[in-house]
Amino acid sequence: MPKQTFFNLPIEKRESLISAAMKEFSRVPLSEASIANIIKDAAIPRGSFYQYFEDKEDIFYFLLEEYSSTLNQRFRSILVKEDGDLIPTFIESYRMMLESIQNKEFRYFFKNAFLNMNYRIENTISKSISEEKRNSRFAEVAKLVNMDLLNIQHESELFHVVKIIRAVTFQNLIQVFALDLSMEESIKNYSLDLHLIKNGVYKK
Amino acid sequence: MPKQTFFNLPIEKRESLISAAMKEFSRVPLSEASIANIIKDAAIPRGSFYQYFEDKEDIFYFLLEEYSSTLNQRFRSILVKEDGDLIPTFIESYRMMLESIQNKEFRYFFKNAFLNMNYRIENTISKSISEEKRNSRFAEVAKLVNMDLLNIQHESELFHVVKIIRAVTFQNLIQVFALDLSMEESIKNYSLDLHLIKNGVYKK
DNA sequence: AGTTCGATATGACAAGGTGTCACTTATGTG
DNA sequence: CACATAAGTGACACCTTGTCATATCGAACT
Repeated sequence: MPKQTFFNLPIEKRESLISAAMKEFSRVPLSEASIANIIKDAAIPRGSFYQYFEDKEDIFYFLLEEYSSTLNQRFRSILVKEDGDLIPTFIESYRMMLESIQNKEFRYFFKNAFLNMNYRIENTISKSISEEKRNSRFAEVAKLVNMDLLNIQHESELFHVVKIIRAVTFQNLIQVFALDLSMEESIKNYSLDLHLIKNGVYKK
Repeated sequence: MPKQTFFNLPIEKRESLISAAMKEFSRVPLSEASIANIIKDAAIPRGSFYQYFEDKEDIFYFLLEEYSSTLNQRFRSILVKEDGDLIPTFIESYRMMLESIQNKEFRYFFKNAFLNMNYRIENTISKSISEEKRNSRFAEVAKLVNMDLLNIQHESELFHVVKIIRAVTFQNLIQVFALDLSMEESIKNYSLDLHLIKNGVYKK
C-alpha cells in the first residue's frame, strides 16, 4: 500500500502521479517499467516517489486493486440480479470486463498485466476468492450463491467450483490479449468453456 | 533459443553453465535473476555469455523447455497406457509432476517459475497444447484421446476440454508453491477439481 | 514576528545491472 | 605457413534502483 504521505497529497498531484504510472504500466509490463519515466512524466523528484511508495510494485498493485474492487462490486451485484446463478453471473461479468478493456486508457495496462499474470496479480484482481477458505470476502459472496443449482454436497466444495471457473476465466482473458481476439470470439469461447464446466466434459 | 555457439561448447562447459543458471533461477525469479551471478558461478566472462545466449530469458526458457519436453513425452505415454482416458491421465501426470518437484534441484526453480507464471511460461511448459488449433503437436495428442468418453460433438471441442483441464492443472500447481501444500493435499484438491469438471458443476 | 519541531521535499550518489564492441586468441583449411 | 572465420574477452557506456544528508514547509505557540 502507498504510504500515508501519498494520500495527504493535493488531489491534482496525486492524479497526475496515477496517470503517469498508468501510462508507464501501459507501455511495458511491470518488470520493465521504470520509475524514472513515471517521475519524469509526473514532474516530481525521485526522492518524492519513495516518499509515497515503497517501490514500483507498490503503485502497480495499488492501481490494480483500485480497479479490481470495482469489478468485484459489480460481480456481486450481478450475482444478486441473477438470483445466485453462478454461470450466467460469470458470463455477464466477463462481458463487462471485456467492455471495460475496450477503453484505450485501460487496454494496454491490462494487456501488460494479463500477459504477465502471476500469482499476486491474479489474487489482486480476484481478491474475493483468496486461497483462505475462511476468507470473509469469499464467505460473503458464498452467501449470495444459489447452491441448489450446484452438484456439490458441501459448502466447502463451492470453493472448488469458483476456483475452477476463475482459472478458466483468467485463461480466457489472457487469450484475448495474446491472440488479439474480438469480444464476440472471446465470449463465444468463454461460453463454450463454461457450458462444458456446467454439464461436465464426460458423457453421463 | 541459445545460439549455435552454445551447442558447440564442450559438454562440461555447457553443463557448468546450465547448472549455474539453474542455481540462479532457483534463487530468484526470472525478473530478479542476474547474469552477473550466472557467469561468476560458471566462471566465464561476460562477453561469452552473450556469445551463447541472447539474454537471460533465452537461457531460462531453454531450461524450461528442456524439462517440459520430458513431461510432454511422459504425458503421451500415460495417455496411451490409460487407453485415451483424459482425466486419469491428467491425474497421473499431475502426480508425476509433483514427484519431480520433490527433487531439491528442481523444486525452487519451479517454485520461481510457477509463482511468476505468465503466458509464455505456461505455453512453454504445456507446449503440446498451444493456442493454434491446427497445431500439429496438439493434433498428435488428440489422436490418442478416446473421444467417445467425452461429452463433445466435434473434435474442435476437445481443444476446449484440454484447455480447461490445463488451466485448472496450472492453478493447482501454483497453489502447491503458494500455500506449500503437501503432495497428498494437492492431489486431493486436484482430483476433486477434475471430478467436478468430469461430471459437471451443475446438477443434472 | 519569531521560534520551534515534525513532516515533507529534493537530487546527488553508490551500488549494481545490462548489452556492446574493439580487440585478442583459437581453429581449420588450402 | 598464411589466411579466413569463429569464438573469447573485459572495459565501457548507459540504465536502474533505493538512500540519505540537507533544505524547505507549515502549524502551533510564545
